[in-house]
Amino acid sequence: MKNKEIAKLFNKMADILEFKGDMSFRINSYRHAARVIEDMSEDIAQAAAEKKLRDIEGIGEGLAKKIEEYLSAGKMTKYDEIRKDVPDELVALLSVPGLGPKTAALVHRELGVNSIDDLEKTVREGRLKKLFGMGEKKEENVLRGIRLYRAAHERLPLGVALPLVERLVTELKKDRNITRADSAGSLRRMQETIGDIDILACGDDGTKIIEAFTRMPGVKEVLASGGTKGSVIVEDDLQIDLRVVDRDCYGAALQHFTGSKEHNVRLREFAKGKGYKLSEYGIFKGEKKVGGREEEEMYGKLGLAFIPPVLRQDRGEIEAALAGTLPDLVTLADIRGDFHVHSNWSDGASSIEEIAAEALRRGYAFVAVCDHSQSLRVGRGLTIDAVFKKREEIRRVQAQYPKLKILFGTEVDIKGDGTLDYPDDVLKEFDVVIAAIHSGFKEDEARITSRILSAVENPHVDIIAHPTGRLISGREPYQVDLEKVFKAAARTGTLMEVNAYEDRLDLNDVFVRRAKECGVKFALGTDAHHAEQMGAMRLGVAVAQRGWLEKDDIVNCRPARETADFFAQRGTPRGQGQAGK
DNA sequence: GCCGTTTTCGGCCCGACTGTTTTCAGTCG
Repeated sequence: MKNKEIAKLFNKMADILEFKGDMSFRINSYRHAARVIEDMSEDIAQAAAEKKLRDIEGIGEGLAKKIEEYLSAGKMTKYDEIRKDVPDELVALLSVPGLGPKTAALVHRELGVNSIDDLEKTVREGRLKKLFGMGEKKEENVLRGIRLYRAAHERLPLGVALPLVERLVTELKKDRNITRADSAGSLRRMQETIGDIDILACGDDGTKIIEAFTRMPGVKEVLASGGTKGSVIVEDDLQIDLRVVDRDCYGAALQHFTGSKEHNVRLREFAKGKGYKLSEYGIFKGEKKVGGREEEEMYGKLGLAFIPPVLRQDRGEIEAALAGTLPDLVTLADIRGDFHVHSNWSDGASSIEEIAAEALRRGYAFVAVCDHSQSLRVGRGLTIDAVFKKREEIRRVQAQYPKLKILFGTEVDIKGDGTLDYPDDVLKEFDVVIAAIHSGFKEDEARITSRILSAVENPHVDIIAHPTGRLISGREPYQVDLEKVFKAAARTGTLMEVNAYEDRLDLNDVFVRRAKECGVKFALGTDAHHAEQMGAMRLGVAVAQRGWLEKDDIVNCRPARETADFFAQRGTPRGQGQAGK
């Protein structure tokens, strides 16, 4: 699939055009198209072959021609043309916070600055402030920008940011001056990684609230502290912004600062078409404010159903809200069990008993203990002998936990040749079989796709675990034609996993949604290697929500008995013991 | 660049902050 390549190219072209001071609307078109292309799971070459490029929102005649050229000739004339006199290092200047295209072009033109290193040297030599419109403050800003840029500014995984911010908000709410406080931004949208953290509060004395905020434990540096906005740096160079707003526009501000930016732009366009104006202060008809105290009004006054933050991604949610076809999203409370937990029989840290206790504590009706298979030495995979000893242990623990169904499972390795790591007559003994790739990540797309397809086609396999293999902290997904996998899985009834482990979140939201469109059902699993990590389920639920999933799409939401029947029908026998919820 | 019950031209979200300006451009979210 060339989607990613083309999206990257369009983004780069936008950067170059921006540097050149081209029209902002043209630049936006490139960026918008890049995002749409990256989000779509269909192969763009397929769309091109069917002459359907123009049907894609955001792609018109011009971009369609460029895409076609790239697909057939492997290059884009326009790209080659514009990049000629703008080397990559120059474009990188735009990544320095506080330095926009105008300033970047100015320093390049007037001072011959060609890279970030050049820029720093120029500022330190006092040459920047001599330019028209530049001053000492600007110097400071640029130097700070360079520092921030070099700090790599890594995004935090949701699983790390979430508890941190929850603690912070709880702490803030203890302040008697604060009447309401919520996290906003990408965290409220439960995006898989978080950049800056935005917190919104309301109360009587903004200055006091902000002062208290800047004095909170863990604050390393105070960037700003005023009457409405405070900004601090805490550990890990994480920036946290607190905004204090009036109660009367709290809803509008919450909507505004929750984003996403793309969602807000689209919503404001929609509002404008209906004669309204939206801002962080409220919703206005002419000069008259008609709402904004509660967030619901920002949608309700426009005739839209309330759009949950997780859906605010400009992926059709406004249209759905208008048509009344928003999904009735799954919630954590709907989840009755965890399909993917490792015990100390393989590479997990917790005993089966500890896992069972944790499952009960979470109010679950079932838990599947799935350990690695024999070939996976690094995961201390179980030999066939060990598999059956483990079953004895599960039976023993099951007897002590009559209210919980403990499923006897495995995460069986899909080997390099596409066969599974246990023979069928062993696989049929499990209650739940999860199949996964743990080796040969670098193989080509055809090879990996066929390995996964052969697992999908195996009647003993119930779930495909972490279908892309990506790690958020840095491992690229392996090359797999998910479209083929989804279609096969829809036909065979094989479930796709939403792996809730904080570094995986695999499938991700975009693929989840596409799989659902293909008719696939899902299983959520935390991939916990310690009983405590079963708490990651809420991350999996967030991904499911962002992928528009409802209760019926997810097997975890069925009663334990129904779940057992479901797997029994799939060629794996029902396990032992009784349970129900 | 895209797009169209405001269609083939002329729009394209909205506001705050900053620094430098003597009325506003640039940048950000």
